[in-house]
Amino acid sequence: MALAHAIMTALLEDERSGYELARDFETSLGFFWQASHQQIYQELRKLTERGWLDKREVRQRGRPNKMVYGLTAAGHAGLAQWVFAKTRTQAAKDELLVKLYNLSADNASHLAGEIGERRAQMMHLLYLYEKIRRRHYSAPAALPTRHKGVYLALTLGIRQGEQFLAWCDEALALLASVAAR
Amino acid sequence: MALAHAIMTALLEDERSGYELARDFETSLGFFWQASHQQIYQELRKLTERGWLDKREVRQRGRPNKMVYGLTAAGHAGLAQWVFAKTRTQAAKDELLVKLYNLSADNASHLAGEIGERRAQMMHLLYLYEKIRRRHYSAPAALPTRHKGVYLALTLGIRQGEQFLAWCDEALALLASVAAR
DNA sequence: ACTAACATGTAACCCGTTACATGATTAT
DNA sequence: ATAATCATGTAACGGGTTACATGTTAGT
Repeated sequence: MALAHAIMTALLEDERSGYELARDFETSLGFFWQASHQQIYQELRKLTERGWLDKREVRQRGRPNKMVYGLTAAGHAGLAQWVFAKTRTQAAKDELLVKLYNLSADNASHLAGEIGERRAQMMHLLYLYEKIRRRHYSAPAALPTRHKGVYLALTLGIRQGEQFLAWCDEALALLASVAAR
Repeated sequence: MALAHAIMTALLEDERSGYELARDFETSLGFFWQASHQQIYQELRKLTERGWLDKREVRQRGRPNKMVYGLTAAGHAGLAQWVFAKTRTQAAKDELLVKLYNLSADNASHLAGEIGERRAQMMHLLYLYEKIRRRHYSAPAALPTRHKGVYLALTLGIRQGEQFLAWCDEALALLASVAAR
């Protein structure tokens, strides 16, 4: 049931189309919750049927028309209530760590390659995080309450990301010493 | 396809029954990959049919007999090959962070409560990690290669966990300042 | 003509979760 | 008796992924 509420969260400030939501789920909120456009369109239909969203067509010039969705009063209420529901603890699953349990001289350089890739991806992500932090969250104490929550999420992302980079370096050093040449 | 390989990874050193595997997936390998007994029994059947595992019955006194599963040569080979396959990047999904995007004076103390719970869970997990590290990984340089991989996974778990604790404290401080009284 | 970005959907499949089910043995 | 631990399964459901599908407009 979390996808529905993630979508509504994304609609808290502006109304948006399915296409725009799909794009948002690749950044911003998407740092902490991902969804494909196939999921999103399905969920938008369900949420509209349930009366939590309403939609209207927006005519555009120079591109196809779009349907934009916004929260109804019922949607706002449902979202606010959801925050108070008990959160199921998140499962940390990572295939790469399972692979590390199979470390051998043979596969060490392959695993180092994969960790190197992850490291590069994380560098890119941290760059995006930092850009957002500098632009929108440079004075956290002055933020409106809701944005302080976003700031906290962002802070966790940055800290965990930096920690991950440091771990990658340690792992790469150890793997280099283990690899067959 | 990761569950199958996680199970085989758990069988690398000893053969085990479904029940024992289910228990293991609550600790050790289970720190990085979880599975319920329902999943495990299904997967054991499939893996046996595929010829990657074989099973034999072990008669026990004082408790029900059990079926123990072990890797076949084909299973070993399949597992070794899997390590070289490209790992799909892991999605970080956390409902609690999405909830933080909905922070308000009303829900701040509830969210603080949930973060406090997470903090306590992580403390417990770190305690388990540390116990294992002290017992089995106090001299990482002397470990056999495969265990060095396990050590790396454990190290990541510990570092991320400690980082998470620090973040919880920061978050709790901010939430306290926001909460309505 | 072709590519890229905009825009929206359906269908099949796989995997994980929840619920349901059964039965042995030991300890209280 | 009854609870706890050991031990093994089936079935239904729901959510996420992959594949399939279509159509517009702008730019090269």
